[in-house]
Amino acid sequence: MADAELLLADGRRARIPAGQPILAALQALGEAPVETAVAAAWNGQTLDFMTPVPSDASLTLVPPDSPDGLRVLRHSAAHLMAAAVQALSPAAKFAIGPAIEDGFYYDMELPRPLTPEDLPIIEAKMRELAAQRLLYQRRELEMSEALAWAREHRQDYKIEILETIRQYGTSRPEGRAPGTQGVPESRESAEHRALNAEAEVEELAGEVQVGTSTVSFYQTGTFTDLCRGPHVPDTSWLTAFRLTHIAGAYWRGDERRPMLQRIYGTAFPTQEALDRHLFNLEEARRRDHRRLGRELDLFSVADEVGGGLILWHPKGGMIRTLIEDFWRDEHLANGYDLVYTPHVGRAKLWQVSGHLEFYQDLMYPRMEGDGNDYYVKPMNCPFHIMIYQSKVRSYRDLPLRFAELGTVYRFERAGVLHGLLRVRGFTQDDAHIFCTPEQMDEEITRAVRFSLFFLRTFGFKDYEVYVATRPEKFVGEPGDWEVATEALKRAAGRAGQAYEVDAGGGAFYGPKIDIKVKDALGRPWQCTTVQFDFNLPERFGLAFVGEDNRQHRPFMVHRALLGSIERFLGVLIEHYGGAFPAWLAPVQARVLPVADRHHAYAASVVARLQEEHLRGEVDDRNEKIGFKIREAEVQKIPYILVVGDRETAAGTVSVRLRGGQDRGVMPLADFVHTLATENKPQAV
RNA sequence: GCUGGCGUAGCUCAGCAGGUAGAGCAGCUGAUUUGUAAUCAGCCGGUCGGGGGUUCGAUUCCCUCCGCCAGCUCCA
Repeated sequence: MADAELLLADGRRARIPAGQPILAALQALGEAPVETAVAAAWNGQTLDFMTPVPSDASLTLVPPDSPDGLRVLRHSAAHLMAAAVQALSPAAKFAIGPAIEDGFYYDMELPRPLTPEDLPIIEAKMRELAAQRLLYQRRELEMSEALAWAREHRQDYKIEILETIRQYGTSRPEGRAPGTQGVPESRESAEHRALNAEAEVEELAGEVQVGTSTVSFYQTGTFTDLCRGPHVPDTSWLTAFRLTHIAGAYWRGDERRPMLQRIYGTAFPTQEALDRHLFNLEEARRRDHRRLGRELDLFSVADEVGGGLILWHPKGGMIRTLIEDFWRDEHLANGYDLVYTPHVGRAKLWQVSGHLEFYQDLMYPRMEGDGNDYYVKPMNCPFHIMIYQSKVRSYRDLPLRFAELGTVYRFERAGVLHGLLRVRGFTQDDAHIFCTPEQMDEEITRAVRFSLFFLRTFGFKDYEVYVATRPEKFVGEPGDWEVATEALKRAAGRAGQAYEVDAGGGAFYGPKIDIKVKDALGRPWQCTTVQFDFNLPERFGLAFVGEDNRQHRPFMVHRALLGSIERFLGVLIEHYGGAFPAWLAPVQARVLPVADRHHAYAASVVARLQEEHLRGEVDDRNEKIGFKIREAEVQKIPYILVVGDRETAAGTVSVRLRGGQDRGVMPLADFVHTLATENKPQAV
């Protein structure tokens, strides 16, 4: 047999004989695979180390900390966990257990519900099994044998998976449901779909090749699982793992099917990497906007008011005001008209818009008065359309850009509410652009650029941009879709952004571009969405009079840049960890008098700040200076001004920055100047 | 909405075999007049999420509702 070529981790190339396991070949070369690689790659395929070296192949190594390497580790860890669960609970029925971003999970049906106390027990069993160096032994079975195995072991879910593979080849058919129009408050829906589909492909695929009917199994000790692989050679390769939490999950993500128990865990190549990850999780908890919202007295939610309905406290209200003032200024400077619309509208409006037909589940229930039915608005668009329709529009009027910080209400299911990030009442920084087909291209480009300008100003440097294209069910002309989709792609390109195409991920009424920002911890959050709408102009019969004196249908674009102000603030709180830059800090400077006799001077310092429209306050409590400093630090106030005898006498302040840096003593006027300079939005 | 977990003072929690509740922080009062991340003392504060049941007796056991949390589903 012909040799294969292997590219080693250090860049050297080696010839290895075909036929023997890849691992053996590596060991013969004196390589230490655990540290440098966990699998091999050939032709874009990841191969187990136990796979025989293919002849005439050119192999590379898959490092343990690469995306593919981590997948191998985590998928193997998922099997190890399942093996541990099976050892502890032999009646367990296993569903799927894929590697996911940051870890893995396994869904299973167990005789009794798991509790958090079970996790350390399962983890201990995993360590015990890992120490036994159990092999991950692969074998191929005919479909009929595989089914016989699954039936014999009463693995009902595996039976179903095998049946699916037999029927469809690998994955389940994937469909998208139509809905209605408007600016969504959406978050990662495409991602979830993709994740689920991917997870299932990963697990389902006993890798049925066209024209064959075998599926692969992996056996680890006494645990056998239908699985495509690849895996590490044996359990001793898994050194750093941790089970993190448990949750319910519907079988195949279908709420009509049984709820399984899901155990989440994660695995890393090294203990240090695992520790770092766990530390990051801890950091994320420290930055949780719900926690910071209470600690910094920004907002609250009250049972008496209702879930998902936010009460903004003075400090949170201050931040919000600053954001909204900035937003309004910039919109006026960028050719938008500000409009205001009501919170409720008559049923007829929502019939015409189609919301009552497609969106009613998410609307607050009907209100009745004066013989008419009214609904609280879940979207602003119908109102903006009514403004458009308040008179005859000429091509000379276009483009029209109606912008509103419009508060909408959506009756989200109770279980989805989450702090500020998923609420029932929220304020969209909404705008609707009505333009001619010729203007559309430039309008989209402007909107995308405008959005990036906002995001940068609020400190976000990294984005993910998605262009979502026409789904199977759609309204409008395919030609219009084509033109609009191209405009979106061009706009992304012109803004200097790399983007991904979410094929078929558009709304039924038009294609869209979504921008997600990445926060300080690299987590993505959907904010901006720019969507074409080929539905509402039709439903409302929108028109403008063209140069030819004939009626034409305008293009309509929905766009929200920050998304929802509530969500954006939630993201912002976590992004800054509550330590807002000076221009956004609700309190920019806290003045700390050393003793009672300095109170008058401290008050005069605050008064001076207020004259300059800067935000200061005095801590005149009867406490020692160390205590007051600690409190100001905990409140994450950017500037701490200590004033004692010396400062009072000289008209100065002793400036301490948030975090402890000492700026020394300076004349009050100098400090005012410094802070005033900083008190402006600045793009990063 | 579904599965699981959890609801004890404003916050963080203890109270782990049923005998009507404790701590720290916060708040209030007093002493102290303080120089860069917690001064000391006293006091106030809870019908133990709501309702029902078992029991001589329930924060503790059971049922039910409400809310929160982790996920799932959803998020046009």
